[in-house]
Amino acid sequence: MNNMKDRVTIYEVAISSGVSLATVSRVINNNPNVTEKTRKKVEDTIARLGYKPSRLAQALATNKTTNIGIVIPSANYVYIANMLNGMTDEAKLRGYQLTLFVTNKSKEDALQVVEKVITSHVDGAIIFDDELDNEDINKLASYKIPLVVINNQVKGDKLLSINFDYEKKIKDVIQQYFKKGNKKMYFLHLHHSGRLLERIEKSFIDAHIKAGKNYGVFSIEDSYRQTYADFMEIFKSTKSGYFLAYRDSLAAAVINAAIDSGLRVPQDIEVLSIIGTKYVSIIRPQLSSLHLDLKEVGSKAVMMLSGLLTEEVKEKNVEFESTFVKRASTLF
Amino acid sequence: MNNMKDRVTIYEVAISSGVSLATVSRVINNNPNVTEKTRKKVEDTIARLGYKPSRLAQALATNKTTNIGIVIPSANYVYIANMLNGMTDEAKLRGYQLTLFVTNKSKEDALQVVEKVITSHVDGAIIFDDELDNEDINKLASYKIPLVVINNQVKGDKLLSINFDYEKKIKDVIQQYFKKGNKKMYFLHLHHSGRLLERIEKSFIDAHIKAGKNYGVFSIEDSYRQTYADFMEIFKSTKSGYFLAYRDSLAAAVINAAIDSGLRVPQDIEVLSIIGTKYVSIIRPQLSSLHLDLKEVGSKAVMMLSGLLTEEVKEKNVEFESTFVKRASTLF
DNA sequence: ATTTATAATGAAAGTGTTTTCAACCTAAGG
DNA sequence: CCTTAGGTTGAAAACACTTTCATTATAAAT
Repeated sequence: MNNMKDRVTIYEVAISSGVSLATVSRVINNNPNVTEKTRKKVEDTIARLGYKPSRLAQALATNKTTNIGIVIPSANYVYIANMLNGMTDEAKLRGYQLTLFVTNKSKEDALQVVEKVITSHVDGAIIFDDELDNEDINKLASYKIPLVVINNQVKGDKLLSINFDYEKKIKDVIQQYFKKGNKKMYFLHLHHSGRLLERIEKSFIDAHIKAGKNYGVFSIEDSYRQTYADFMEIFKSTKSGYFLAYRDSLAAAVINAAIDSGLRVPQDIEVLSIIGTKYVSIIRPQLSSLHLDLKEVGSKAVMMLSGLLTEEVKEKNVEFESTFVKRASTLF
Repeated sequence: MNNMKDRVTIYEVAISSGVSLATVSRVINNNPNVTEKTRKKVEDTIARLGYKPSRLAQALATNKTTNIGIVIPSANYVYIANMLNGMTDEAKLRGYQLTLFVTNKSKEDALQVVEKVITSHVDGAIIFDDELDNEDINKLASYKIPLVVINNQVKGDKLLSINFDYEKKIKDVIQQYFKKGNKKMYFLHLHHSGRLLERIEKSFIDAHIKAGKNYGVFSIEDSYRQTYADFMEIFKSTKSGYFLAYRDSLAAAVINAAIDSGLRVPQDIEVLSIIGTKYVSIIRPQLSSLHLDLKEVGSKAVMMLSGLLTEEVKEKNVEFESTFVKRASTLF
């Protein structure tokens, strides 16, 4: 491989086409103040030398990197992958690159991430992570980093936010159920689940207290295998109930354990998945769930951030409505 | 919010602590040639001013960004999410950031991605994408971008590679099946699936030809819903068979369609998922699959690239062995 | 042909670091 | 007390661009 390219710089292009750096820069950036003739000349030598501007140097000079930071707890969740998918599409459309910052659900990592985001010179960041609290997010804001925050109840004047209506919707679903159903409801509490789930849980409990109903909470691990094992145990004594699970995989664990324990779904055991992904229809019986187009959320987040970066903010806070989709794992 | 921070530069730190830029730089970079006394002095004013070095400027000066590019077809697949997960962990450990480049399974986008990777000044890149061909990858290599290429049969002296043994393993599985089973085997061919799947398909066909056996190929869309619909149709006439599907979701579509058509799995219909993810055990009957620890692959890729960047290459090509895991969707 | 307005161009400074090389200082050795 | 070697420091160039402002070229108007 002898055609190794040493990076060609703007300087060489300038020399080789007999113009100044400034002119080459203008050509690269489509500045109209260049004659057709010299533009052609410069473009020719750019093509000939295979010159590509260094985004690094451009970034340093303009203080814009066209990079946006994405803060997430992990790349491993399906719903986050869905959101990332929307983000990458929209980012490509608008000429941004995404760089990933994961907190691994650890406060220590989260603090590190904050530092990294600050020193990374991203043009802005999208935060979908409960691990960052008010202080962390305001620290980012204080470094003038434009921010879109998803589902994290922070206050702050500068930042845009996207929220889901899960809390409200869960309340609705429960109240509807009270009218028709009569099973005792159980909430699946996850260790280290983050504040979103906690708010949903609170909403669940409130709805029951308000209606004077009895409820239960099971505290489980965020693991299909473990939850399946737990429920094989639970279903030895509990023979009926309506279970609210955060993720499809956990809901599936409950369903599979119920069936393997000889219980019927949904006649004996009803299960609702709160964050429904495409797996809701693969699991049998198919999972009733709250549906939210997370890909849409991802692209919306990038759109909003992009607006913030170009000073065309249209909406400061948007709420995404989830819809309850009844499938086969619940009666109503 | 009045505590807005204007970025403080190394220059201000130098002035404020009465030393030169060079000395401050030395302190930042833990260069030993600094007296304890002046180091302390500088560190104090760094803390006082809240100075954080600009990674951009550092990158320009050192020609190192600590960014590595990840080229993937999409962030939306579970097995890619798994791999990303391994990458983010390992990258964090080694102080790299990941920036995402997605090709969306489009040749046009792939060419754009190549350009972007070149101009992005990543320290290196990991490519897990069939859309990039020999030419694309060698173009990247010619720009002296250190590369780790996963499952893409490119040749090239400079690049490290990781490969899976799917082709061989599929052949094994088929040959084993010939000994005990007697169903006709079908391969699920995906439109626009990439070269990895094509190689697997070839391996499937070769095994049959070699054994003088009859086989079938169904061409399907990469969509659970569509595949389910297709197979509801297919199972009107086909009442038996062994089906090899690329992904869990497609295997699940076959299984669900079979069951909904009144066929028994695995007695009538057997299904093997080639890329098994965690969903293999959620689907009922549980999916037999080839297992590969994709998170491990992801971290290995980062390790290898990191080695390449620090001139400590240990292995140039590594092959990951998948293991056939028999679950309930096949008889053997 | 001369002036004037305007468009095109270039010189140079700025972006925030690292790094080389020369200068300086200090302590050890004679 | 002087020399020397070695460790500390700083000045300045380098990294690859953009941008401002002054200058020059061009076209239009007189």
